Amino acid sequence: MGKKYNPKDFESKWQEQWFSKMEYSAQDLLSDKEKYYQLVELPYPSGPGMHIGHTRNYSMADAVVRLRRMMGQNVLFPIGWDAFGLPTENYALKVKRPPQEITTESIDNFRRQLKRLGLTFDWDREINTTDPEYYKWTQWIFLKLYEKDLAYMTDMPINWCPKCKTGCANEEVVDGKHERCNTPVEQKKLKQWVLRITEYADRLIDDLDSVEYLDSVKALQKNWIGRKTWYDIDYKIEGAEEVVRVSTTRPDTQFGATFVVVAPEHEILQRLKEQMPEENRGSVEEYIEESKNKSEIERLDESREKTGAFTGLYCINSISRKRLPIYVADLVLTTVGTGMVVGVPAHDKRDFEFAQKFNLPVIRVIEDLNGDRSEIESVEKVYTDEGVVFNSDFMDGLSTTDAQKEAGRYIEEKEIGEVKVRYHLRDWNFSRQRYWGEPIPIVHCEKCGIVPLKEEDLPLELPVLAEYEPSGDGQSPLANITDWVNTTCPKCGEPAKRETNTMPNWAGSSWYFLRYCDPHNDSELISKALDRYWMRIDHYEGGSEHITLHLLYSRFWHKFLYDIGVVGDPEPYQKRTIHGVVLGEDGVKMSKSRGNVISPDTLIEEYGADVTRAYLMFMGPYDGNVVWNTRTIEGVNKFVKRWFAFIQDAWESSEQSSEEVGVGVNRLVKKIEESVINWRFNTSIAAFMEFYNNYNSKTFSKADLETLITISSPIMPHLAEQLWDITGHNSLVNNQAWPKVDKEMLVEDTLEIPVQVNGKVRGRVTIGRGMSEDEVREIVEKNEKITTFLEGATIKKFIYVDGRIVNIIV
RNA sequence: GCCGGGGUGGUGGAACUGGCAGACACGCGGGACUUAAAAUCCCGUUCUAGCAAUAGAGUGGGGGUUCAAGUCCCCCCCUCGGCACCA
Repeated sequence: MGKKYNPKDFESKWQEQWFSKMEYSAQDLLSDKEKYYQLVELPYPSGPGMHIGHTRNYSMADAVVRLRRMMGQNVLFPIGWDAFGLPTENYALKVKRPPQEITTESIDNFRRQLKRLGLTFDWDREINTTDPEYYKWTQWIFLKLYEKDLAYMTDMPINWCPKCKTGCANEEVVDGKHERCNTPVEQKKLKQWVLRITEYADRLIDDLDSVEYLDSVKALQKNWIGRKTWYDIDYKIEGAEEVVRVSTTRPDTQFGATFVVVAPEHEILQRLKEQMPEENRGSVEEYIEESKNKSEIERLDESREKTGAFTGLYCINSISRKRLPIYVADLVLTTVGTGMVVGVPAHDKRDFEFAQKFNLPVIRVIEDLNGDRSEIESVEKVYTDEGVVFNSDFMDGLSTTDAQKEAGRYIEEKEIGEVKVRYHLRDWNFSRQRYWGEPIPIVHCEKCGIVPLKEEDLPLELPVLAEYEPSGDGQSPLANITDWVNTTCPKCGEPAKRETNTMPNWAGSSWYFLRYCDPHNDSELISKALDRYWMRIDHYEGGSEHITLHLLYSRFWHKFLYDIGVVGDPEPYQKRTIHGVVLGEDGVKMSKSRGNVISPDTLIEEYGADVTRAYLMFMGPYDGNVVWNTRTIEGVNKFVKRWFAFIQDAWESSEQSSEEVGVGVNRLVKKIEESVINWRFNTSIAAFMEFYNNYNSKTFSKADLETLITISSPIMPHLAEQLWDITGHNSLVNNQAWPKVDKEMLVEDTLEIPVQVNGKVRGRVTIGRGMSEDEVREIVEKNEKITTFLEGATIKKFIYVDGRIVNIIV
C-alpha cells in the first residue's frame, strides 16, 4: 500500500465494514454508559438529493458522535425521511408518476449519498413519515387529540393558496404570500380541522426556562406566541343603552384617550347602525364596503395613509369619564383584542397619525424620565416608553407599570371590564386539500356526525391513485375516490363518508424523534422504558427555518403526549442550536436557477469523503454562513495528503518520542477533544495543521502515532481507518477508546513569557515552573533588552501574572 | 419600530475565565527542484517609515474602568437574521 493518498482505494471498503457490522448502533437501556441522543433534522428527500448544506451539518454531527462513542458514551444518532408534502406531489403531477414511487427513488438516492460520506447513522432505526407503519402513530396522535377535544372542526376563513389549491397555516404565510410558491393567499371559508395549540400557549412559553436553547431561539418562540395582558373596558354609548367593550394594553394612558376605533368587520356596527346620525351612516357603510374589497396585503401595508370614517357616535370612557368619538377604520383587525381599541395619540405612534388625519386632540399623561410634560406635536415626540403618570386622578404619580396594575384592580373592583391574557398565536389549521399527506382518521356520518376511527383500524392507508390533481374547489383529490370515501360508520354501521382532507407536512415531523427510540414497536408509539432512557434529546442540531414552527408544533405535541402519559418529560429538546448556511460562490443561496449549486457527489468523486467533510468543517464556524470557494478546498486537500504520508513515514522510522513531542501530542489530543465537543471544527483542523507544521520532522514513538491516528478519526474517519490498517492493526480505529490526556505532560518545566514595560512588549524571558515573583523579577532585571527600557526610570510597580506575563510600570 | 446576532489584514477566520492581536488556510511575492511545465518543498506577507536593526499606528467610531481591553461599562454608526398598523 503506497503513501500516496488515494481515497477511492479505501473509503468504500471502510464504509462497508462500519455499516455491515453495525459497530455504531446505539444500545438500548445500557445503564453503565452515559447516553447521548444527538438529533439532526430529518431531511426531505427530493429529486436532486443531498444538498451541500446537509453534507456539512451531518458531517459535523457525525464527528461529534464518533468522538462521544470513543469517549464511552452510548450514542443515539438516527436518520429518517420527512417525505409527505407539496414538493413531491407537485413534482409527481408534473412527471405524471405516483408520489410513492418518486419518494422511494429519492430516498434510495439520498441514503446512498449519506453512506458514501461515511456518516454513522443508526441505519436499522431509519424511519419514513410516509410509511403506513409510521403514520399509523401520527394518526393515533390525532385520534387522541380529538378525544381530548384538542382537534375540532370549524369553518373559519382560512388562508387559501390558489396556486397550490390548498389551505395553509398562518405560519406558512409570509408577507401575505404562501411561502412555498410565493402566490398571494386569499381568504376562503372552508370546513377545517384545527388543533387547539393556544391551550398550550402558556406552557410553551413558561417551560422554556427548563431548556438550553439559544437566547435568540427562545425569544422567537416567545415572540411568536405573543402573550400579552389586555384590559377590556366597558364604555357606554352616549344617548343609548348600548355598552361597548373596548381593548387596550396600556390602561395607564386611559386619561389620554381621545377616541375609539372599531374594525370594519365588527358586528357591533350593524347593531349601532340605527343610532348613527343620518349624515354619518352612509359614509360608514361605504367605508365598510371598501375595506371588504381590500386584500390582506393592502390592508397590512404600513406605509399607506390612515383611513377611516366617523360613526357620529360617542361613548363615555368609564375610567376618565371623558366623551370619545367612535371611528371605524381598517387599521384595527377583528382578531386584535375585542376588535375595538382605545386611541391614545400622545403615547402611540399609530394613534397619533390617526388623530392628525381626523383632527382629534392629543393629551399627554405620561412624563418622561426627566419629568418632561411638554406637548406632543409630532410623531417623533410620541412617548411610548416607561414614565410617570400625571393628570390621571387615581393613577397620578405612579410608574407606568404600577399604573397598569392599579387600573386593572380598578376595572375589576368597579366591574367595568376584565383583565385578560391574549396571544398572538392562533389555533393550528391542520387540514390540507391535497393528496400526498396522512389521511385524517375520521368518518362523517349523517346520523352520528363526526366519528373517529377505532384505534385498531389504524393505519388508515392512503389509496394509490391514478388521478390526484387537486380540483381547486376546496375538495381534496381523495373526495373523488368513491370506493375509498364511501365507508360505514364505526359507531352505527350505516353508510358514511371518510374525511378527505389530509394532514399538513408538519404532522409527521412533530414527533419523529420519539419513534427513533423504539422504531419497530407495533403495539405502542414508544415504550415507556425507552422513552425514559433516551429522552430528552441532548442536542438538536438544525436550521433557522425550523426554529419557530417545527419547534413550536413539536413541543406542543410532546406536551400533549406528556399529558396523556405516553412520555415522561414535557419538553423534548434539552439543547437546540442553529447551523450556518453554505452559500454559493457568488455569496447567494445556492439554487438551480442561479447555477451556483455545488453537488456533494462531484466533490466526493474528486476529493473523497474525508476531504469533503473536513473542508466543509474548516470553512468557518458551525453557526456562521460560509461562502463556497472551490480554490480553498485545495488547502485542506493538501493537508490531508501530507498528514497521510507523514504518519506512515513516521511509523517506519519510529523510535522514542522526545519530551517535546510528547507534550505536543498531548496538547493536540486536548485541543481536538475540546474543539470537537464544542462544535468548533474549524479550529480542530487548524490544530492538526499547526501540529503538522511544527512536528513533521520529529521522531515519534509508535504509541504516540497510534494516538495521532485515533484522534484523526472523528474528522477524517476513512483516512484514520486506513492508517490504522497500514500500521498493522486488526481492529477498527473508530472503535478505539479516546486517548486520555496526560495532564502532567501538558506542563513544561520551563516556559517563555513576554515582558511588558508600560503595557508594551519589550522582550521575553525564560522562567522555571513555579518560580516566585521575586525569582522572576531577578531574571527580568538581568535581561539586557529589558533593562535598556528601564534606564533612568524608577520602577513604580512590578506585576507578575503566574506563568503568563510580566508588566513593569515606570 | 421591537427582538436577536455580528463588525478583527487583500480574503475566510483564530485569540481560554481581561494577559504577546492576526493562529490556521486562501491569495499574493520570492526561491529550490525541472530542459520546461505541473506537482512538491522552502522563505516572506497587518499597515506606515526604513537597506536593516527598529520605531510608530492598529480589532467600526467616540468616551470610560484597569498595570493591562478585540474581550468589561456608557454613547453612536454600520450590517445580517426574525417579527411587526400587535394597539
